[in-house]
Amino acid sequence: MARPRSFDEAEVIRSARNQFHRSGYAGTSLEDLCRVTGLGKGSLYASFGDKHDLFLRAFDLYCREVVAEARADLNGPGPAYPRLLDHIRAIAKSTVADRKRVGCLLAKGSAELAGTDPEVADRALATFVDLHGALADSIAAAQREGDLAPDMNPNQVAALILAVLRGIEALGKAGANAEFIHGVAEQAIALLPRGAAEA
Amino acid sequence: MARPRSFDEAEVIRSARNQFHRSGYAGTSLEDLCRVTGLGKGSLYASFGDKHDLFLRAFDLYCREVVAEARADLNGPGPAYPRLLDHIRAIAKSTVADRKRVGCLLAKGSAELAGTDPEVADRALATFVDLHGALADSIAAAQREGDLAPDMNPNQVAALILAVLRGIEALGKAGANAEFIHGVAEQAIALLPRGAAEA
DNA sequence: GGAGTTATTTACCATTCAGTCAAGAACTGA
DNA sequence: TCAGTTCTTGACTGAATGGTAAATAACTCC
Repeated sequence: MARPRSFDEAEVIRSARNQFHRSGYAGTSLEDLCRVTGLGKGSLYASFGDKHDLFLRAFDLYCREVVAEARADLNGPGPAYPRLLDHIRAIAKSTVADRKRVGCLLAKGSAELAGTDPEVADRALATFVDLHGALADSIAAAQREGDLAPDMNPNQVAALILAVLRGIEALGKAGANAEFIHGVAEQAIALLPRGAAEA
Repeated sequence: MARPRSFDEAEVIRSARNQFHRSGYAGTSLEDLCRVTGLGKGSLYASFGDKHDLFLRAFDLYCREVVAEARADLNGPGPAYPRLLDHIRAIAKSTVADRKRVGCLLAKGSAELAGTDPEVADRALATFVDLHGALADSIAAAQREGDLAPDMNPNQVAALILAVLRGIEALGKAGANAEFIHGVAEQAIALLPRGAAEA
């Protein structure tokens, strides 16, 4: 009955997310967003609201993807312990591979805005809670399977590993070299007390 | 021979640093800087160069202070091991105490700018190298004193602890609660293998 | 081929931005 | 007192900012 949209909404959000990811919130102008999305200001406003609304959509998309990736890494089929190790190493590897130092939008967005923007802060915190849950599930499974010491509190160990992973991200963004980053990952793995089934 | 300055240079840098700390680089305008420093634009430009130059000065000041604090915590007189523990707990405590979620300018600045601004990236990396050195010295001392297991590589353990500390900072900025943050610190401490002299 | 509805374009607005400049104020040494 | 020097002030610039609105284009149903 009416003129159809000429763009794919998900793709626009994705383009906007990439731009925010590169330049941050304050560092991204509406013109930047128009350029990367191919939309005019009018369409952008009619479809997504203002810059802040669009950022929240993009940030939310990123957070959901990060959690989904972590869950896929950690909570899939098979033994939990090697999955956990692979996940830790994968984070280190992708941090090292990020030569342009784009880093993680979750880290960048919450560094820039969490102090002043409650919506961003809430979303970031919820994402960390989800990531923590995925890690805790993985650790509890590894304990049941005898690969990790059963006397540890899985929630506390998950919190520690989450902190290590966020630290890897922060150090990588500052330019720490590959050896250093991989060393952090391996040292964290080495210090996790093994269980009865250890090789 | 000439009109004297009406301001204290160090204090201006400190005010500017606080403003950048609150609002980030792109989020801070020259008018903001004039307001918090009390200087007019002309004076600001004549004395410190442009906004970017002033940011670098402020960032540099912050980095030097952070390293000096860490060195004071870690490398002072007395046994190294309890100093190390106190330092880790102090970081957790100050993160929890930061209710306004200002966080760390080193983290905020490098998240915002390290990907696009080589000067900021270099300064951030150098700061992390210094922090790592302070931690490695502390760990090596604790090993010599018999409080930490002598078979660990102090550089790798220092890298891990640095990552944990940066992770604490990142999680704190997103609003993780006190229990969670302190739990990370205590779990990290608990997993550090003790040496022959352990109680 | 309208009528009705939604999307897009484009010109536009007030405001704010980083940065400049000229005029004058404050000080010292002579 | 005044010449010389440095510092401060505040008005100014052109560009860019986020956001709006009116005109127009594209589509479907009747």
